[in-house]
Amino acid sequence: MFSEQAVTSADKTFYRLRTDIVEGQIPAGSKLSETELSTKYQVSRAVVREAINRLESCNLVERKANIGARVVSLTPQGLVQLYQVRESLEGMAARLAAKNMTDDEIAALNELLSSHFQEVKQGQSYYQEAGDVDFHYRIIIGSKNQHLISMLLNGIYHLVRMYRVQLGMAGPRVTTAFDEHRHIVQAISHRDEELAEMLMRRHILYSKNNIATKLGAG
Amino acid sequence: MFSEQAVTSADKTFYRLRTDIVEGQIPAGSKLSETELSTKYQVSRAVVREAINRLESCNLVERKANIGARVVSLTPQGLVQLYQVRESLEGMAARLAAKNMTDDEIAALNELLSSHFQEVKQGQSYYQEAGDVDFHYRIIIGSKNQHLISMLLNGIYHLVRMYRVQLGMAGPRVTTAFDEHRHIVQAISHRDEELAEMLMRRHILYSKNNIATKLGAG
DNA sequence: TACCACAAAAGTGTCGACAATATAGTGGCA
DNA sequence: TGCCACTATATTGTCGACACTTTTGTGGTA
Repeated sequence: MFSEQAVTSADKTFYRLRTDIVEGQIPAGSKLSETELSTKYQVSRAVVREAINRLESCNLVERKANIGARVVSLTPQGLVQLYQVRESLEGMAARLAAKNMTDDEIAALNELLSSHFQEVKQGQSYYQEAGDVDFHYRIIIGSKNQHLISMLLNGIYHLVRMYRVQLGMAGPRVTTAFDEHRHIVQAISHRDEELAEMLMRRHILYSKNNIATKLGAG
Repeated sequence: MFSEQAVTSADKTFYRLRTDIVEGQIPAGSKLSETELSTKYQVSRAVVREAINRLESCNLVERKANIGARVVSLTPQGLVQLYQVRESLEGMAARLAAKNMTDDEIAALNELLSSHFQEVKQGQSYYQEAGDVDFHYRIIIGSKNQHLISMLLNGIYHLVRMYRVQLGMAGPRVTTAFDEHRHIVQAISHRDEELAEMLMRRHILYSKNNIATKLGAG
């Protein structure tokens, strides 16, 4: 889906490590030993090093010279800060999507929404996870701003997913979020950039507040 | 100023390469040969590789597997997209700065503005370059959002500087920009988050339009 | 001449070993 | 006992060599 093709050994190691970190099989805050990982994954240390460096670019690990790399630790403040960035960037993405998406792309977006509607109606929980990601994903791509796309999909989304998975946020907010999605798509369909941005920002802000209260973070 | 301390050889190579790229001594769009650079800088290829990888994280070079790395090329659309991201992120930074800066930091910001005022009054051009950067820098730091800070200072600002240097944007807009800065600081002093964000976004938008018309980009 | 196959060259990807730095552990001294 | 210096160990940083892929260049064939 994200069109990430692993051609090189470092790629594969990067993806495996990333999955293990996001899903929590390598615990948050733990140390990443190059030698250890190289034996575990059966590749040379150079490959592991490169993979870790890329993980650092994704903000999934922190590295200090001559000391080593650690998986980031998940904190309520970190989550809040992450969502502030998301609000800012995805708001802009929605604005640009309203401007730059083709009519076909918008039609497809409406279809996606309809299919989600069916699922919500039938009480399926599929929507929450993959559906939500897919919705945001399409709008981000629709912005057609390469920097924005790269920052969100390579830089932020895996960290968001890590929070979601490890703090177990599969909560409610399904139907509410669906309505919000619907309004955003409407605004995009009307090519109302201002409104699209505002609604997207609210949508993310609500979801942040929903999570923050759950975690007891300001 | 940016508290970047080069402890390792890869660090130094990274900084040297980055400077050479930003200042145009390595032309935009040109290929980066690992072997060539390793002989030029007198370090091993592994070090150059790591440096190039970090440059990729900064969006200053693009790398393809088994083919190599090229310095990004500067295009009008690229500049527009970059400024859209800046608008979004720095707008949020201003909002958060209005919320999170200490009174002391705000006082210092006002002093910075005053000293700039003296310089503008005396017709010095110092303001435009370092002064402008310093102003934005302080607000970004003042946001106290680590993701935001990292994205802007590590990820985007060097690319902005690259555009500025290589397309020669030392134009006018000095006094106008100064007024905009003044209003932003006022909003921050009043802890008006909404206004601070709006003004910062307009400030960057104006500056984008100013540049875009100069380059003949939509 | 145009096109394809194949060989040669250059470049990147990967590896294991050595050097430099940080950490842990030991012993001595006040 | 508590603290400092020193040694030993483990980990990261750097290097040169080899493996694999891409590109270049050469020759043959239609």
